[in-house]
Amino acid sequence: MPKNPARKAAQDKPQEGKAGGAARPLTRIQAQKRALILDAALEVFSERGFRGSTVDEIAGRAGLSKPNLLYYFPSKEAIHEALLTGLLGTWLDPLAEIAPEGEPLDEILAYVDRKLEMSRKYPRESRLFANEIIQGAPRIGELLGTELKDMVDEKAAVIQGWMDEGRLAQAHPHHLIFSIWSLTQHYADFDVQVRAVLGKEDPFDGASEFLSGLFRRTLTP
Amino acid sequence: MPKNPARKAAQDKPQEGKAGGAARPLTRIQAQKRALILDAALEVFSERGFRGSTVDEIAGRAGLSKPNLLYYFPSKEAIHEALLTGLLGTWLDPLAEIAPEGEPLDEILAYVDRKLEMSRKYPRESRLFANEIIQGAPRIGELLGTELKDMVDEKAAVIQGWMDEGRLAQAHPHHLIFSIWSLTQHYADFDVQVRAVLGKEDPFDGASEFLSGLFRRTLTP
DNA sequence: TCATGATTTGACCAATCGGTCAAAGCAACG
DNA sequence: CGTTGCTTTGACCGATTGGTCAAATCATGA
Repeated sequence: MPKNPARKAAQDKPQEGKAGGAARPLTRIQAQKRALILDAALEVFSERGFRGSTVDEIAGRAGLSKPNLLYYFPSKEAIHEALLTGLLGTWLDPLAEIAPEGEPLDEILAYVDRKLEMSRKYPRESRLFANEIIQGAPRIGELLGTELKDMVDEKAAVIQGWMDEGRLAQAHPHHLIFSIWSLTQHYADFDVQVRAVLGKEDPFDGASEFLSGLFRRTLTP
Repeated sequence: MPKNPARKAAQDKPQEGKAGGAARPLTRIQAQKRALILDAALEVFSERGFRGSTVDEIAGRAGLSKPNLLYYFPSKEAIHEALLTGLLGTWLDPLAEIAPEGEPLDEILAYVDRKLEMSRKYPRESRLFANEIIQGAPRIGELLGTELKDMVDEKAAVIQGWMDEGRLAQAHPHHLIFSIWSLTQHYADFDVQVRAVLGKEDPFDGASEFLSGLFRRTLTP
């Protein structure tokens, strides 16, 4: 006799999923809490991976109860997805800033700087991304072959142009971009290893100088 | 009435944990099965992370039942530990091979080659290691400050010596070693990303040429 | 053939996890 | 001050997971 089938239209979650038109503008509290949750989730996901993280821990670190967290996001999966999709853009922005009309070497070195700075300031984001990619990119795999590839191809063409004009030394442009990613993100992703080896020395001090030297030598015609 | 407290000395697992003297030499079947399990576990751990992997899946991929797997290893944790500790040595071997009496540039370039070859041939091992480090090295953290740091410091001193003699261009030796790790392992750890961007082109073909060019330019005095 | 020890397994358990639900709290506005 | 809709929570559920156990199976040598 219990289990009233009538739903009374109550218990709606804020911001429904897909269709439904005009999704209400999201109150200040909702925006605040969602941001709070995303920050806590970034913390947890980046240091435990998706499957290693629990909703309880994310909720705890955000100062919320589990059901309360699930009032703002429909599932653990949804939080993860929100983080990742928001991230790819941020991740590509520094690359997009490379200006075809700039001085080639300066443009590249500035890009290296921006990426290194992101590793310093946003290591959690870097590790979240690394976790996803290492495990085969099950959730953003498609974007890699489209959004990411398009942007990389575009900038690789610019770089190739510079090389053809003799303004940069010849090198495989795609691998050059990989090398920038790899060298800069290494300081965020492998932070513990780097610090264990360096001891007290701050990794980023040496890194900045080392990387500009490396790329200057590699790319000066 | 059930629950016989007498253990009858049966149900012993092969190869007890710590003390106990003379741990029997491990039959051929045991060695075989343990190797089989470790291979399956490497497969699973490297693509799912520790907490994302299940004993059932490892057992399944090894063609065993779960209890049977747990007959050969006392726990999921133990399998993971066996893999990781066995790995650190393998990982450092190519670095140890750098010969102080060799020709500096050749020695470095050969090291880069060996590391790149390891990324090509043992991507699972690379990813297992990357997963552990990214998540803060909770299980091999101590080794990083001792075994790893010692070996790196030793080789960094050799490299610094070469630079002081003018046989290599000046560069921070520790960061140089990091750069080799980062650039080579990138092709294993971020394989999906690299392939998504490159399309059909084989990553390792271009990588080998690119990296030797990069380090030659960086290190030629 | 039989005994002995190594190997394998189905059934099971306790803990954890993602997610649900009804009811309770709370703020804002008329 | 009361109503309305947003927010929060304790209790709970089903599924999964790591691990155990007693019994069954298998291999081997005397």
